[in-house]
Amino acid sequence: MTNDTTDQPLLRIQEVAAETGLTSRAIRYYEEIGLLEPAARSDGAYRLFDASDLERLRFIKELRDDAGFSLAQIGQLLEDEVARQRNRERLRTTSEPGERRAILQDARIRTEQQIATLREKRDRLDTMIAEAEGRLEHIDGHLVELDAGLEAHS
Amino acid sequence: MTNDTTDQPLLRIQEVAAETGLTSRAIRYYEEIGLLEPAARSDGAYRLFDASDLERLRFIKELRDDAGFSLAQIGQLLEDEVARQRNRERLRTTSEPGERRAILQDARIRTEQQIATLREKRDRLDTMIAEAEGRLEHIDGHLVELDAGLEAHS
DNA sequence: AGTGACCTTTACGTCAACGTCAATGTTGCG
DNA sequence: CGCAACATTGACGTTGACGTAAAGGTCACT
Repeated sequence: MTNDTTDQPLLRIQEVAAETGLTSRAIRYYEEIGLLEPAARSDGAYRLFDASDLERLRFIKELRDDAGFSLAQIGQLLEDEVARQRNRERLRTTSEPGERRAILQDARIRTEQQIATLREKRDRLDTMIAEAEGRLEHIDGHLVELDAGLEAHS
Repeated sequence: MTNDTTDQPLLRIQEVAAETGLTSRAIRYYEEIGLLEPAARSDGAYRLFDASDLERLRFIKELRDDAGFSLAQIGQLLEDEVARQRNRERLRTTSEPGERRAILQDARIRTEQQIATLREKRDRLDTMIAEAEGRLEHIDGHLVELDAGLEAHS
């Protein structure tokens, strides 16, 4: 069937940095504060990252840059790294359907929570946009009023 | 006509803090980095804030908390304080229509710029939401697949 | 086996955005 | 006028999110 002994190409930190747009330092820092654990280490102690690590790092960067969350908030929002490692292992080892289902359900809940949090933030932005549009119309009102005054004067 | 010798009630810093949800320290800091200049000072040197100051501070807080902008970015986005003081004065003194029109046009441009910036940020959030929804459907796909397997098995 | 490019940990430095004293002055009420 | 509550300007401290330099190992290649 499907080959799940995935022989993924593992990347070293600088390649990951180039790929994600983060710095090596930032990546190490994220590990330090528990945002991710690289998939493996080399015989020497080089950090080795797999595709899932890259995905996670890209997501972290988006949450930081685009959504403007703090790393602490991102930690809350993301599955904690301990559980992620556990599930990564469990999904590879077990093919017991109940187990797989539980893991997937777990991921589903978290993803829905993430969507809710993102929507909240977007809604607040929408409110701010609406307010700004209100100010714009207010200004336009004054401008029209001014023009009316000029017209009446001529 | 309209009474423009507005005798506004001026607030002291702690009242402003209570009103806006900022701390006194933060408000002083915003002044320090040039985000706003209180409308007046008392005989002693107490800072005194008017309604326009409150509005500006509330906007700053929203930009910081809800939109996640840095104070530097907020400084860019807001009319710089020097111009604001100048315009505040000019709008009160001059009733020359050309002058008033210029000031209003100026405010209009800035407000439109603010709206554009906010929309950019909202669009990036929308993209992230769409991506998260994609992940959700991906998970659901796996779940359905799993259920199908179970069903076929029974 | 040697070399250059990359990696490791450790540790101190930095910048933003304030918090927190300390020493002193101001307001307004009885 | 006396006093409590609030204000002022320094100035130093703190936290988050890294930057940067030092002292040394590792990898891949010749």
